[in-house]
Amino acid sequence: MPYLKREAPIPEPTDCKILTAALELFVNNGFHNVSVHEIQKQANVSIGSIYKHFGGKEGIAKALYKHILNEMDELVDDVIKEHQSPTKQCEEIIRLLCGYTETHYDIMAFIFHAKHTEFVPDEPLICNTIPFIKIRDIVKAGMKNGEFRKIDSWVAASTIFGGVIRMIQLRLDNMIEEPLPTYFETLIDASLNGVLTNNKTEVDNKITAVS
Amino acid sequence: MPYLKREAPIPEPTDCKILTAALELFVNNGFHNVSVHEIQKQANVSIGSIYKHFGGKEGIAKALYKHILNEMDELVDDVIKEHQSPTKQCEEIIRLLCGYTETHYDIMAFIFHAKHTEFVPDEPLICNTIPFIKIRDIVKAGMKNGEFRKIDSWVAASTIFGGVIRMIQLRLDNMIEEPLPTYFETLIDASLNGVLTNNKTEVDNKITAVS
DNA sequence: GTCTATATCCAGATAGAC
DNA sequence: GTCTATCTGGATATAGAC
Repeated sequence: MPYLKREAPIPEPTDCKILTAALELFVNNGFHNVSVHEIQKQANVSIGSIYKHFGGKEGIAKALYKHILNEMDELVDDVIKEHQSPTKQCEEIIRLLCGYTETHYDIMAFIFHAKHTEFVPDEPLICNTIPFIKIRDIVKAGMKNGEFRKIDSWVAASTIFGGVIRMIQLRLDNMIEEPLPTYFETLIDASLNGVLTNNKTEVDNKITAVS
Repeated sequence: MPYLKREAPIPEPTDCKILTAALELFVNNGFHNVSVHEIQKQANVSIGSIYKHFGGKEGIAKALYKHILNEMDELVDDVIKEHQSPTKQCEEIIRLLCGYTETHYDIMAFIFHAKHTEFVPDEPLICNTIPFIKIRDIVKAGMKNGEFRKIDSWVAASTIFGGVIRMIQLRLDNMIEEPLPTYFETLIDASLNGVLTNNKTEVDNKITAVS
């Protein structure tokens, strides 16, 4: 028996094992379709440990929520530091989100593919968390300094980021086959400049030859 | 006792009472946080009836899902019939969605604010349902006839409709205080033309006088 | 077709040894 | 701090009278 113990590789701390297992189960099956017993089994810890560490399933979800949003916040901060113009900052955030969707499926699914109010009711809505507030502030800054048209800031933020978010969700749903970074350039372009050809009159005068 | 029965107004068919009650409870509390007993109580019918009619909670959700998507499909069809150009059709759909968010909160919340795979796993993803496929077809038609720039159709559809969808979700979350139709014009404009001022060089040359 | 009463099951949570 | 065994509540689902 002692041999087995010695054979064990770097013994991942219990906390981490639980969170990792839970995240995977949550995004694959949905919070409510996962039982504490399943988490316990997948994490190779006992039920007791789970309740000691997190107080229950909701506690795990809450911890995950905070942890992941913290990470997001750091990413946003980095972008803000490394780029000055709001336009560039938005671009970088969109690029990051595209990349993360490929490399951190679980995290993105947890953030963009779940209805958090149903299982962490007392946590702030995701759009009211620090990283997302910072993103809205970037948009406002962009309007203030003239890079963006001065329109309602909700509309502006929704337009700029609504496209990526939609793409992320479609990708997570396996509707889109190519990795998101493939679409990055056109996505950025479309999100920032719109889908219509730039000169409207040009379009209107065009012969609409297609049936 | 018989008096009570006579006093009852138009006796809504049981099916309908159940669906209405369930929809409201689902969108307010989330599917998994609602028990059949609650539905039964709110609908003023017996548990037996619910199981006879729908076979259980999932059955209700499935029926709702199909019913609502049918309605959506009819709406989209109307739009397609009444307007020829894809641009106009997109505009109309966005207008409709904005309006519905105010007048049919429950329906919009059920469609845009729930993770259906978690409770109606064998139904098609919402983006694979008929109305949404038709919407993507509109976008493709727009690219074909030159109204829209010829880019990947996922990107195009996401850009055009990602903005409204985001706005709808924010409105449902009570983040946006004004009714959505208020923002309609700017939203359309931004979704179709982008958030950057039309002429880029114009912006670049502008004095960025704001701090 | 509608109801009430009941059965069954399982998830969440705890107790207490180690 | 970690584990196993156990309790309890509540949800789904059914049976059978009316």
